[in-house]
Amino acid sequence: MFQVPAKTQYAIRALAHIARTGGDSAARVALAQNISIKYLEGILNQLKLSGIVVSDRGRQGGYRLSRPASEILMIEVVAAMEGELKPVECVDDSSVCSRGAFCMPRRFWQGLRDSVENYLKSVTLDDLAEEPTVRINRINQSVINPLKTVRLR
Amino acid sequence: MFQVPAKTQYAIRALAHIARTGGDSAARVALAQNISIKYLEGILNQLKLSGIVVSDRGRQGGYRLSRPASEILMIEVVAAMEGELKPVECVDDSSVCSRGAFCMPRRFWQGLRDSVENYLKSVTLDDLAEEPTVRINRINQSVINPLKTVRLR
DNA sequence: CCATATTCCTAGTAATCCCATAGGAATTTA
DNA sequence: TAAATTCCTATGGGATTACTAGGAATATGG
Ligand code: FES
Ligand code: FES
Repeated sequence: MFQVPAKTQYAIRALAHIARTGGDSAARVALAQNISIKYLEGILNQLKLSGIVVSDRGRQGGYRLSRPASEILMIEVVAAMEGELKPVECVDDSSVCSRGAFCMPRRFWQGLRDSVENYLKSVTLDDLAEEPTVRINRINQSVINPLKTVRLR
Repeated sequence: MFQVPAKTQYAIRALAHIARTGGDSAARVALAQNISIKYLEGILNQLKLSGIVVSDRGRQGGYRLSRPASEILMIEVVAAMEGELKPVECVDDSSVCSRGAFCMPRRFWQGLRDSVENYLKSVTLDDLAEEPTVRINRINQSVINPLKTVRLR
């Protein structure tokens, strides 16, 4: 379960690169991140349609973030690539199952979805674009967001 | 992301049924849960090889839980069907990426895996086999386990 | 104005995975 | 001994995934 599609991994790596560099062309992102150029073009276009990046065509063109990286939640990125988080078909539709609204398996899946959703809402692109840090979690956020760390200096 | 395979859903529904009935044949589980009989046979066999259920062959045979439902964690069930939780290949192997041990995307995936893992460790088969309840989460467990509820009477 | 760099659009494709189906051998019990 | 059951292996169709290919549209530097 939870084998994340290459497409989504590429999207995230590409965005982290764009956030770090402040904007780049598909070709250069692909080269730096070791991703197929043509495939990545489609991915970046999808991210653009979802309003996560903006693009400039022609010479000197490329992709930039539409907003500060700290305002882009990872759940938006995932949603842009794969749509809503829906582990099972019935998760928001009690009419599917004979056990109806009180079906326990359905609650189980809802809980799983909520876990994932909360995590993805707790991380921003900014977190991913950071330079390497030593991993010392702040106490209050260690459970919800394991990426909050203390910078080395 | 996180589209859970039908196989895993079937396994969980089947186990919930077996837990409630105290044991049943593949054919009867399949009928009750609206699952293809032959397909379910293979699934139950897999659960047996993982030590989650035990089986009796021949007439009056069928499948029973190997332990009390309260001791069977949902993560065991998922692992039995799909193996280890590994959202991306590099999640436990820092040699993959050029950024090495400090790769931020990798930390991101580790955090995701931990979220899912903690959730799946917090729910037992017993929770799923319960009769329908009104959903009033206990304060202390509401985040980690949304399935803990107060029974109606 | 034109060569070049870029995004954007559409189509195809090989490989893989998923969900099931089929047939029957082995085993147990009424 | 017949029926009910698990257990084993093989196969296939459909969907999805991860690319590949070709080129049209657009912008810019020289
Ligand atoms: S509503 Fe999905 S299993 Fe009951
Ligand atoms: S280790 Fe997987 S993206 Fe860096």
